[in-house]
Amino acid sequence: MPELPEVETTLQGLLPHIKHQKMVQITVRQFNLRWPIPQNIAKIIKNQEINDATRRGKYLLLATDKGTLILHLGMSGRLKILTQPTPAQKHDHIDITLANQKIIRFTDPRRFGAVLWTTQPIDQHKLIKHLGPEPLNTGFSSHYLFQQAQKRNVPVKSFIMDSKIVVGVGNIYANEALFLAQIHPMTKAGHLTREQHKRLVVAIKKILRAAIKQGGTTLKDFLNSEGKPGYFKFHLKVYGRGGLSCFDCDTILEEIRLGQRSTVFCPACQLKAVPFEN
DNA sequence: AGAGGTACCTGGCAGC
DNA sequence: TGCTGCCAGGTACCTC
Repeated sequence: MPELPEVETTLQGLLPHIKHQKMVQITVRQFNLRWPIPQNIAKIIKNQEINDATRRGKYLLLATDKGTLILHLGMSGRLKILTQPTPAQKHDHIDITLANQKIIRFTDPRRFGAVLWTTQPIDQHKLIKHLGPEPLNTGFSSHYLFQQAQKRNVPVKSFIMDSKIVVGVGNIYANEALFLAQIHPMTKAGHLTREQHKRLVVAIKKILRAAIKQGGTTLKDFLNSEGKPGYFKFHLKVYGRGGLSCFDCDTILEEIRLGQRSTVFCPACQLKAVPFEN
C-alpha cells in the first residue's frame, strides 16, 4: 500500500484523535511482524501520553515522555481509528485504546509492517538516522540530487527509490515522476544533466503533493484512518498502464522489470540522457 | 563502496 | 473446482 502520500494521509487522519491522549489499554494479537513486536510493549506504553505524532519518511512516530513508538505500514498495513470496540478480524494485529475511548487499530495482512519502541533520541535510531531528506522540504533540491548522483551507475529509478538519497518515493510515484520529468527509468543516475535533475526534483514534489491532496492512491486496499480510499489512482499516467497508449503521444507504454519492480514508461517521451552531456 | 539479489508474509489472480 | 506459480504499494540485509 503505502508510499509517502498514503502515510501522510494516515497521519493527518489520526492526529486529531490521538494527540495528547493517554494510551490506556494495548492488545497485541500477533507479535510477528517484520520484526517481532517487543513482548512487553503493552506494559511499556500503558498510561503514556502521546505528545505528538509525526512522520519521517514512511515511519510514523508517536512521541511520549519516555520514548517513541515507531510504526511502519510496510506493503499492506493500515491504521484505523475506531470510535467503539469492534470484533477483531484476521489481520487486526494491535489495538491501542486511548483515554478518549477511541481505538487505534493496526491491520496488516502481509505483516511487512513494524511496531517498535525506542528510548533513543529518534534521529539517532538505527532505522531513522541514515534516511535522506524529506522530498517536500527545501533540503531536497536539484543541487543536492545532482551532488548525490555523481559517479552513481544505478538506474535513476532505483536511485530515487533509495531512502538514503530521498525518503518516501515508492514504486508508483517513482514511475509517475520519471514520466512527468521525461526521463527514461534506466538512465544511470550519474549521467543525468543538471537540467534533468531539476525537472526530476520538481516532478517528484509535484506528484507527491498532488497525491497527498487526493488522499493517496488506492490500487487495491489502501484505506485512510477513516476507512476511505485515496483518489490519486485516477491521475496515474503510466503506473499500471503497460501496453496501453501514452496519454501524451499515443506511443505504446513499455513495461520492464527493474530491481524486481514493475516499471512502466513511454519510450517516446522518456529519453535516456546522453552520458557526459553536462 | 556500490550494485544487485534475497528475505520477510498473505492474498488474489491467471493459467492449466 | 483446485492446484501451481507469479505478482503486489517496502526495505534491511546479505553477497559479490
